[in-house]
Amino acid sequence: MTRVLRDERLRLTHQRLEIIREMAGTDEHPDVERVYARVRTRVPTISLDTVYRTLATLACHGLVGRVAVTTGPVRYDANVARHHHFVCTRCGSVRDVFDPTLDAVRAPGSALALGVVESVDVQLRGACKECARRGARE
Amino acid sequence: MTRVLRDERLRLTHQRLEIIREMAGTDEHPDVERVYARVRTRVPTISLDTVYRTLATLACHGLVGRVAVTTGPVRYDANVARHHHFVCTRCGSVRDVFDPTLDAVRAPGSALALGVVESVDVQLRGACKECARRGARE
DNA sequence: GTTACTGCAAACTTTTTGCACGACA
DNA sequence: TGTCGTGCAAAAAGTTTGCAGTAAC
Repeated sequence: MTRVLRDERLRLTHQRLEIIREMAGTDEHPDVERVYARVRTRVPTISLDTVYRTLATLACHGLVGRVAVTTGPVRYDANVARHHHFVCTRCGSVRDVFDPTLDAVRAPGSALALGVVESVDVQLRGACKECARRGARE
Repeated sequence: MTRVLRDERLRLTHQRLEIIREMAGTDEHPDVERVYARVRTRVPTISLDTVYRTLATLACHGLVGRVAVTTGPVRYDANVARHHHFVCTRCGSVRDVFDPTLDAVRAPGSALALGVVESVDVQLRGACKECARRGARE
């Protein structure tokens, strides 16, 4: 992990390593504020803009992904391998979906008229387990 | 069109009708600021927050859609029928994609573990015609 | 005549930026 | 030691909200 950072000529600062550790240890898709809150328990002096800048830097070097699945704050994704997303339209939670069938979806020929397609992402929208249960109870 | 508004018990104000006309006349996916700029040429006294509120109201009643395909400002989509999107990762433009093959994509069984899937949206990401041409020239 | 909508202003949230100090290589 | 990264503060976007007046029904 630190090797990758070195290869990208990024300095291994205390703050940076803790942000990376935080991202690597979650399968949520946290926004900056959430990462900040979590990292702060271990590095109380860290500032919010360091988290903003660090995540932007990591995304720029392809070490984390930015996901645009909901309105509101930008969310980051520790997983940069090919995958899809399940988005809860009630609470806004986002979960990774790994599925070869979805990976097999190809851009249709008609898309050629629009431009060059480089990736295909499938978004499943609906109600997550908790929200579905809560909805049924009412 | 006005019938739909009446059915939803929304008042047919001058500003509202012009915002709707603007949305109906474009296949872009404009953000609030852009709609404001365009409508203002016809209704110079309209305010930005009226556009914010009106688009939120229309989205709430299902007359327009909100698309979460890029980071940054929220974009609205005049088309509420089933369709997919092509997103240019260079300039951020968004275009509609209509394709029965993509419509046929179903949520995989593994998604059942996450919750109830209500819709499946496919996002094609890449470079639009103009950006691809510009990129090739360099 | 009611009620909902608009415009204005101010507040709030999210994100970016300038600068000086401190830490990594 | 030189440069990059951090923290602080202020500013810039983007969005929401309270209120009084206006327009639609």
